[in-house]
Amino acid sequence: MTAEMSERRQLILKLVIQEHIENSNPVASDLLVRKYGLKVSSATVRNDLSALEELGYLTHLHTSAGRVPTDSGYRYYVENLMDRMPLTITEQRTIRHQFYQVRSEFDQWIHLAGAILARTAQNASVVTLPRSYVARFKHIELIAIQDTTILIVLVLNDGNVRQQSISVDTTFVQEELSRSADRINDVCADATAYKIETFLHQDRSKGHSQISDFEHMVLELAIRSMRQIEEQFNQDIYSDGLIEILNQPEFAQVDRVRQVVALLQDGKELKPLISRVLLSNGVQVVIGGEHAQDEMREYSVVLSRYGISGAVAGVLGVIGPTRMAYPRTISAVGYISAVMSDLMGDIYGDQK
Amino acid sequence: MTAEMSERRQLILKLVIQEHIENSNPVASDLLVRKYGLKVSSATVRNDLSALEELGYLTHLHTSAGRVPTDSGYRYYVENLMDRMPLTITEQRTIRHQFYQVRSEFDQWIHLAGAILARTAQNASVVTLPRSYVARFKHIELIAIQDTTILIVLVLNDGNVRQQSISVDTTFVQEELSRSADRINDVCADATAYKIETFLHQDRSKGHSQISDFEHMVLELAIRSMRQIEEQFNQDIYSDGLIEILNQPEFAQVDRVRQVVALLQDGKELKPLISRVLLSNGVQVVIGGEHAQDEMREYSVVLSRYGISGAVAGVLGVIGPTRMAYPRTISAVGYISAVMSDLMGDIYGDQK
DNA sequence: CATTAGCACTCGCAACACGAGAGTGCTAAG
DNA sequence: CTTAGCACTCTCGTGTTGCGAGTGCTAATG
Repeated sequence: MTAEMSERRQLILKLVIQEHIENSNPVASDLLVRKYGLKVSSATVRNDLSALEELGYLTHLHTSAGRVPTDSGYRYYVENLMDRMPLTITEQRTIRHQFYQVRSEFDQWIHLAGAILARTAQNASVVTLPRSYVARFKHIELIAIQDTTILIVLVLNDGNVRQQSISVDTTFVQEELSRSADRINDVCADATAYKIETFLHQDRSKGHSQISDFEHMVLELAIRSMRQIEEQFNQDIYSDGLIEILNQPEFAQVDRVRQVVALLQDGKELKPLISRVLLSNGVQVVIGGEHAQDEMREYSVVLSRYGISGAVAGVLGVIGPTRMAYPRTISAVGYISAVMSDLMGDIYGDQK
Repeated sequence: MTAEMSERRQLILKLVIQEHIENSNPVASDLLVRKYGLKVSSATVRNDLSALEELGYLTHLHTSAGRVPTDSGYRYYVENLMDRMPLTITEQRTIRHQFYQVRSEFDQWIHLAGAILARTAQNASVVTLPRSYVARFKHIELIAIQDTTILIVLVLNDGNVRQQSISVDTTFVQEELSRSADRINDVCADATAYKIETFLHQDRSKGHSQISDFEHMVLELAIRSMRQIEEQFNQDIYSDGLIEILNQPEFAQVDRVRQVVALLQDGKELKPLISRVLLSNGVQVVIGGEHAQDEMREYSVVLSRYGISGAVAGVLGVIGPTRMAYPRTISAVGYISAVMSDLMGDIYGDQK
């Protein structure tokens, strides 16, 4: 049992992992010697390999197959061995430029982030919309679409816009509606759902109402919307890069494909992760078996929070097979979350 | 060459196709006799089968394999043999109910339609947003988010809402912005992009401007948005049901899966179809080799327009392998497009 | 002349065997 | 500790074979 980590063993572990990440097949002792010009023989490497296996960092599928990293091997690599690998200046510039071009349409941001992440990391990406921790009323707009149909556009402080239509009995002209909207906007500026509710309650109990029955109803709907948004808090996951992840050799069997499609589609397994990352700083990496859910045991995720700390925030990141180019993926996730945070700072103001 | 269509041959063709749709394997002569209790022997059936093959409705992969329908076989089936198969009353009720529950949030409609279609037809679904043929200005809203950041919410007559933020040099207070919005709304009510442009042009050439420079700028942006929307006219395809389609045995090989993922993701091949369906009535069926694009030769689509004729319209439908349950799929597409049209009628008004 | 029984023929497919190649693990020597 | 040498193991591609499914043809039948 000579199971300590010498310099050379660290190097060998690193090489095995990098080689395996690149080519996805098990790596053999003599390939390491040949390809990386090690100054020792393949037999020595074999000894080290079996020591690394004893330490739990590598496995074998069977005798006479090369070594493959285990989850803890990857973990050790990510913590101790991996070289940082920042995106090239050109890549960084390209990414910033792409965001710059859509800087004003922020519903495009998450699509762009998803597309760039997927392309850069060659895996699937996940992005959630930026949300406030508590929804605050910003503005409401009432628009007459038809005689008895009204479109309500509700804008929240995190830039979230909800539209919904209602049918009413009496006909309203646009002018009336605009006056109603003005009154509501006055009363509710920056209020939380709870505050609006309290106001409605008090208003009703008083003899003379500050607002009309109609306005009352609109506010009820607004409260419901706000509550809904708070419930779904960062639970709507946008994902991209299915094609990229399918090109990974791990998905050569169809059942594996079905698995990952299901995973990305309902995102049930991702939600707890996302909630955790929302409360953390920096890029988070969860590798294969470290996941709490069985369905995720074959996948790694690299996630990061983005946004303005304490105010609005979302999560973005990459999901792929445990065999993933961690250095590059971590850099990509880190960089893009920084760019997104900057952009949001520009719009919402940096302080707060 | 005894290649006419007797009664019995029609029946046999119908049975072959239905059997093949159900079980996806080639169907043999004696299976037809046994399973469907034909009053003739399997040898007779074989004769008919080879006649049907001569007519181009069936093929063989090789001698000693059962028969498989060709594209024209499916076409003949759809035109002449197929039994209509309406959704059950229960299904219809369930679908209506689900739409009823989200009737006021119409950005949910297409998601719901996509999900229901995919589940009902066990294939992938495609849905486009309802759009006007020509975008008309309905309402604009200007909201101060930060000192120098303004959120513009543009509502068009088809219910399309676009939001975008801009940075300005001078600070505006909300009151000013609201007055600006009022002025713009007055001037531009129901105008097309072209009309607004003309107005801006005239206004600029006159000595005394009706609107401020700032309002001018906002309108320029609005025009750009409207033009963008017109360009993308029904070109944004929402799709669902990837899991459903992957369960079809046709997608047992991964390259086939990649193909269909690519197809659904960029939707390039679907756009010409959608444009055509927008101008048509009723449910349209395009089968395999009938497609103009090579990439679609292995797939069939069942599409229908929905919306209010002459005003706002979109397209929805199903895409799957040529071996598809046409009767049920056609009914589902027809029914759901009818439900969606009804809903839109309720909101936008039936006439016009 | 349509229908049918009978049978030869074709083709795919699963099972099996075989050999080559890759890579390890062990041993004994440097 | 390192290394050369070699036996051993396991996978994978290839070739073979046999079986079952289903057709296509022929000749007989009402």
